Amino acid sequence: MSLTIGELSRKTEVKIPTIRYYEQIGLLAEPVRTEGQQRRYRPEDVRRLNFIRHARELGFEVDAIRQLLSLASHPDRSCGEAHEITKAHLEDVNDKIARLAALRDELQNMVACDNGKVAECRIIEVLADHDKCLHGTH
Amino acid sequence: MSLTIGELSRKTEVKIPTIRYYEQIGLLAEPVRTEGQQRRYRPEDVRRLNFIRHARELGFEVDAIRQLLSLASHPDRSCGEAHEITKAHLEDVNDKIARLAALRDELQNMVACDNGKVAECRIIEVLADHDKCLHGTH
DNA sequence: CTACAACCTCTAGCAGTTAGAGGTTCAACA
DNA sequence: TGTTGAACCTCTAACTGCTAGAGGTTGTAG
Repeated sequence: MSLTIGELSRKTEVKIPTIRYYEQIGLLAEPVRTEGQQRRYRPEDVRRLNFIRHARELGFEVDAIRQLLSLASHPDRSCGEAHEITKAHLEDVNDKIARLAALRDELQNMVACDNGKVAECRIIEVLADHDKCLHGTH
Repeated sequence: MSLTIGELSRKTEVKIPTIRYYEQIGLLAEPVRTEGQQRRYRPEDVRRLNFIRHARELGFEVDAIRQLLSLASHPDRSCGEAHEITKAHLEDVNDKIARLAALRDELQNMVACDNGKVAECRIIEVLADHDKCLHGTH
């Protein structure tokens, strides 16, 4: 009961070239092949690829995922390392949120321009002159 | 009173290779050159590059900036287009914030794991199985 | 007039994919 | 069993937005 790359792609919603790319960079193990060199995947490859896709969606970098994967395949090791990776990532995310919130305020402020001429347009003004920003932090 | 590329770089905090890159992709006009082919910039190039840098910091894509720049140089046109670009961008940012907030909750949930063995580790579990997520939205 | 920092071009690399071109294989149906 | 055609294969190159080096030239201060 093996899957073609197309079936794997449909099950995981990861595009085919991406699956081959993951294999190439060693995130996915090389699958068995048919006589004609076509890839055949086992059900557990679906799980592994889901793991990868999910981690990517959560913003983990490929390197972090590699570490997490190797941890996941050694269930008797301490998870302190995964903990560290995740904590670092959480800080990152909080940071990103703060910066985006500032940006949102900025853009809202800019959008307040009500379609006059460019000469009086807040958007152009703000972009041309940093000092017109609400926040000085970027 | 012209500036070298290094001086322009220092004034705008845009790295030298990036300035040359912007010239190459047509965001910055080709400056005049000395006999020996070195670039010499005018004060207005500082303004233009500041505009670009600022827009980039606000997360605008190069294509959007190109449009904004052409608008900025026609002060008697309506700014409706700039308005549209900015609004689309704002929606994007709001979207990202929402997804990151969900991600933050997820990670916080994961970090609650207190360093047992991998076999019982929430982090590995959550990544391996999407259904364990707090949110079903990603 | 010489030393040397700063410039030049060109190429290649990064992450993380994605999109072709040009050719082969698998499986269903007649 | 033969034939179609969708799906597969590899390889290369593009994408975004830079950044880094190699190897060579120019400008300017002392």
